[in-house]
Amino acid sequence: MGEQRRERADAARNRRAILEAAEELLRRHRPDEVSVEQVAAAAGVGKGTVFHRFGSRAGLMLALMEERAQELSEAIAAGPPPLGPGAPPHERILAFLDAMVALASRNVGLITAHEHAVATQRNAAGPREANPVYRRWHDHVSELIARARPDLDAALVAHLLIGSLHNEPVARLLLDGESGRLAAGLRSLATSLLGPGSARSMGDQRSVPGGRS
Amino acid sequence: MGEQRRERADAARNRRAILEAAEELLRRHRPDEVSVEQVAAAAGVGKGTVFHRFGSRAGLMLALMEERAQELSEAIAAGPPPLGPGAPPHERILAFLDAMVALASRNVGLITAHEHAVATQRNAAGPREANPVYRRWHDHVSELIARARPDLDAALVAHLLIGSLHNEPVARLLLDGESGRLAAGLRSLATSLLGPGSARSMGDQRSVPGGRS
DNA sequence: CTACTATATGGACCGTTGGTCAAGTTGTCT
DNA sequence: AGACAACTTGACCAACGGTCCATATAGTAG
Repeated sequence: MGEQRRERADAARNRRAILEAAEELLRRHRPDEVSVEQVAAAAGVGKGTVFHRFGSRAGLMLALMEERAQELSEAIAAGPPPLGPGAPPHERILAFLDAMVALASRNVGLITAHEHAVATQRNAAGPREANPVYRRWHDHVSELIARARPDLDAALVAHLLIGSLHNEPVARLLLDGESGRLAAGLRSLATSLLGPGSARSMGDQRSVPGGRS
Repeated sequence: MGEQRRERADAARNRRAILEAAEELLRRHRPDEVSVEQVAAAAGVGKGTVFHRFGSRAGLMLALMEERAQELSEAIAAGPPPLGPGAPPHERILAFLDAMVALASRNVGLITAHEHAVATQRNAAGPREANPVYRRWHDHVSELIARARPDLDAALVAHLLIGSLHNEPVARLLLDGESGRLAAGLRSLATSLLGPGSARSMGDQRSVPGGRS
């Protein structure tokens, strides 16, 4: 399964232009007010091109999410502890949650927009697990939970923790720059759940790459 | 309680017809495949009437939600313990979460549809707190948490707990009849958080108006 | 440079949806 | 009955995501 036909130079250029235009618009306007046509216009291409490149509105948002999440994905897969392998599960979970919140707080609009796009899809409902980013995160947290607390329903709890980002009231918190509250709240939950072990009930969150917004 | 002749008799009749038609359609089809026009047709009224009565698609869904949630609202406000006042906070929270899950599992489509409706609104984003049902539940849980664990960010944690219903992967669980998993998961979270006190790990969810689906 | 082709492009076009409205209908009150 | 406000209705509108294909262009082989 070698590499096939490459993308033409102009195509690649347009892809970047579209991605950047979308990012920019998403930063300025409410997520559901950013139409594909607007993105196309802002990128200086035709609407058809956007669909050509990304398949659908949801596809566009997904591409954007993957781009923004790549760093974190790599960090948890093969980065230095406690985010990466090596640290005990509790610490990795806490580190991940902090990093996740930090990342999310810089991309609330994007997350919401993707949500909206998937929900609006005429097609069969796209399960959130179809989102590779979500899937990766969920697998990660799920496995860590399973190791730390085999008695819990790890998959479900992972959904509960990560799903907080898809919560409208929580999203508004992030939008208001109160990401610290969410981080702290999740930490409370996680430390409570993981039982005694690394049970600082509340407090520092140092050693997390990617600062606040 | 002599109600004013605020609403004409035929209007009231139509309101009920619309509500019932919507409920029925929502039970049969995917939430985003139920258009206002379909509801109108099924109710035997014109599309305009629906908007007259409920203002918007979101308004219709909201009305439906309030109707479905009324029993529970009353139960927590003035029903018998542990759901109603009288029991210690931990128990009331656990009871409420169970009841909430039970109710939600019978109305997944409705919740999703409302979500979708609000998201699709051309209007300014309707914050979820604009939903009286959500607001009431949140206030309830929030206050109980604050009393049981004053050190926590009660408002946030309440959002986290209740928000689980607006989680697509969780919703699918409910749809698949696995509401027990969600109930158990939430119970784990809650009992962990509330500390030692009332640690019924699993069991009955009696005293909840309206059985399972 | 030319010819050729796979790929890319753009914008008119489509179907659907939530929402509006002016004109006609009907309950209700006196 | 008469009057009036509440109600009903379906044609109509704007906007959106998505499709299509005639046209343009990058890349390449000769």
